[in-house]
Amino acid sequence: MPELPEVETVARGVDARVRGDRIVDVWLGSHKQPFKTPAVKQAKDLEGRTILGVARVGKHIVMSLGGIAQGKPLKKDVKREDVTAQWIVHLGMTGRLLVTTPEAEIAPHTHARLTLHSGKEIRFVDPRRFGRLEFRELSKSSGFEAPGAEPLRIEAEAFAALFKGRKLAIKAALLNQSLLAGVGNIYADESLNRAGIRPRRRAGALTRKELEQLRVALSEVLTQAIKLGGSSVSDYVDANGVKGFFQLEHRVYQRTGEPCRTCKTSIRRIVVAGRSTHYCPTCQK
DNA sequence: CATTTCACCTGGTGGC
DNA sequence: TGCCACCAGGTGAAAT
Repeated sequence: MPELPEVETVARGVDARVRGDRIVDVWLGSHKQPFKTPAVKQAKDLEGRTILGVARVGKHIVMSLGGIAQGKPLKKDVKREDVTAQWIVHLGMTGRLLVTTPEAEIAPHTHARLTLHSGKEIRFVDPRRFGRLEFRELSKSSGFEAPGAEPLRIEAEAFAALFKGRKLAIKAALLNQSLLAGVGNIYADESLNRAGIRPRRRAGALTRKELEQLRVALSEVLTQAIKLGGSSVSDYVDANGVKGFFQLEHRVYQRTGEPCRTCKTSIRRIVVAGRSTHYCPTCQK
């Protein structure tokens, strides 16, 4: 499901519903994947902690946790020093992070259930198990940081520098999370289309003007997608189980053979970096 | 080091 | 209906 706009939507939705609540009971499944640390240890680490906030970093959802506490859950105002641990959720291809009532039916492929003091549950569901669940104690490791730059914050010069001298296809470069954090297959294709750039162009051969068009197009398409709750291509839903609407705005992604919305040329599908890639041969040079 | 390929999983779709 | 090939929002290890 999940690229930057979808992950942002999920993180905001979870944050709105569980911030200040406390984890009182944890059930984790028995598969090796998606647990980066053994499930039994992870469950023990999570129990009793207050949820101080939930935010997106790249394609990761980072839940900030306080120390183990008894009594009433509390506080909406969080100080950085209150955060002693993090629970990091990556949704992979098919992961869902849902906030539900305890009575809600348990979906197949549910791998984690966190029962909260309020009675709500946080559930992680992931059929393909490409997702990852990781617990980090901040006394033992540093806080989670994405290796790549945030596409919505990076400025023109830094953006251009990312691609300088690179021989790989611009599409492959956009997908590289250590350059830009959060861009996936949908928004790579959509931003290249809006910037008028063919996906197979060598990243290092793009002009400064083209790179700036790309940066702006990417920023706009991500911003618009967040506003519409992300793209629901097959089964993506937000923390409340609600689909997004940005798939209605797609100009090329999964529109092979359909007419370009600008020039009517048939949208073409190729494979770049091992991924389906869609573009308009007329509008993109 | 930069780049490419492939394995990791399950489920849906469409052809025969 | 069954079987099979192919495809899917991602990534990290191994190969080149």
